[in-house]
Amino acid sequence: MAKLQKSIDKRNALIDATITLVNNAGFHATPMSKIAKMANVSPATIYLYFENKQDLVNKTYIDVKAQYTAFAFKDYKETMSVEEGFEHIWKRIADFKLNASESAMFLSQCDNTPIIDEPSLQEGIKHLQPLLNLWKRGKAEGIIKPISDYLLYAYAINPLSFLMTAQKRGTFKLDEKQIEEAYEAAWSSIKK
Amino acid sequence: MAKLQKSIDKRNALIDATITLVNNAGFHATPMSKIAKMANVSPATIYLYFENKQDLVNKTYIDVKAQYTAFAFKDYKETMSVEEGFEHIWKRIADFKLNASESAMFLSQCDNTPIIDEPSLQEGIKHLQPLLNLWKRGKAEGIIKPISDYLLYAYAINPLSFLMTAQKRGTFKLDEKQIEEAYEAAWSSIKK
DNA sequence: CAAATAAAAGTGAACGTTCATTCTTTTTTA
DNA sequence: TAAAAAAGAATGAACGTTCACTTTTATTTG
Repeated sequence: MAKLQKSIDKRNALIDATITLVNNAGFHATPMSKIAKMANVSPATIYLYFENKQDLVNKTYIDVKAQYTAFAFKDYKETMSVEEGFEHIWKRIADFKLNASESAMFLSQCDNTPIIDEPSLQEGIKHLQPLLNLWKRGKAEGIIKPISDYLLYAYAINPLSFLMTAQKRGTFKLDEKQIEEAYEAAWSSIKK
Repeated sequence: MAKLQKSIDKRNALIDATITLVNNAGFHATPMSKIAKMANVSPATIYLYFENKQDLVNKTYIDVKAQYTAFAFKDYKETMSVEEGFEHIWKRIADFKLNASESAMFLSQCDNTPIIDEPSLQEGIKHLQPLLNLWKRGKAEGIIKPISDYLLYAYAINPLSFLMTAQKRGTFKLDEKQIEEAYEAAWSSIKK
């Protein structure tokens, strides 16, 4: 009785193709046949790895989101001070959004459209916990404004998505100095 | 004579239906037949008002964007002080995003996906000029940080889109007090 | 250890459906 | 009553998915 030995490479190729093509044309304008072609695979093969098109995009979303948060919290230690921890996480997120921009664009598209189903969106949110914990500590220490986590996220983190999109469109380029300015703006909007 | 015989009501009904259905399912998952049905019109009639599906969504985008900026700058006067003018515009935008949320969600979807073609996106940007002028004045007077307009927009305005999306998803509700907190965060991120 | 066999993975073509758009006919308007 | 507007049915292309089959990989047997 042979153990399932489907190649992880093929799955990854399918996920990568999905990200690229969905970024360029949107989910519903991306046919399975094109995804298959870009991944060097037969259309039928996709159905060995995923239930259907919706499942493919859900799984892609969850995969990318996990990569994103793993990157964001790498080397972060709960022993860091609030300010130090925030700067660390913020700069990792900035790095991800501005350099892994294919992934970041895909997430942005998913978060602003109805292509991902609700359970998968929920699944993707879980991973942000360390940041919420940091903010809780910051509020307790009187360093961070005692306001809703949604507000903190909207001002401290979300602007990076906008900047990433603008940069991706080619309308402007974020340099080192501007990243510092952005960090400064982020911190001053949430610090007490 | 001939041109203006077509009813503006029907055009509006089509645009409204497009907004609602695209919000719920995304552009490519919204058939013309459904748009027609919701607007109480035959599918063929759509083609009397718009060239094709792409044209319909482009025109809808431009229409909604114009409504949005008209709302945002209503009662704003260039004679207002920088701080007063900013607060006025910011609160009008907040009002629009949180109350005309069908329109705002539609814009957010368009700004984060490839459904609108580039010329129509450019067309939509034009209308923001009064805000850029205000910021220019603010920088000259040393009241606003001397940073790129993209950064100012990212921190002062864009967070409202995130909050609108979260509210629309039903995960939380922005009340009066939180709007004040949000304004406070917006202003402190851009003031010098 | 081969040869034989079984199971899994992979494929290309085909199916049924859906959709944007057009064509033909009817209704409205001036 | 003629021209414009609207309708509904028709059309052809495209798509997601499945099916019947082949190739590859693993397991058993002599």
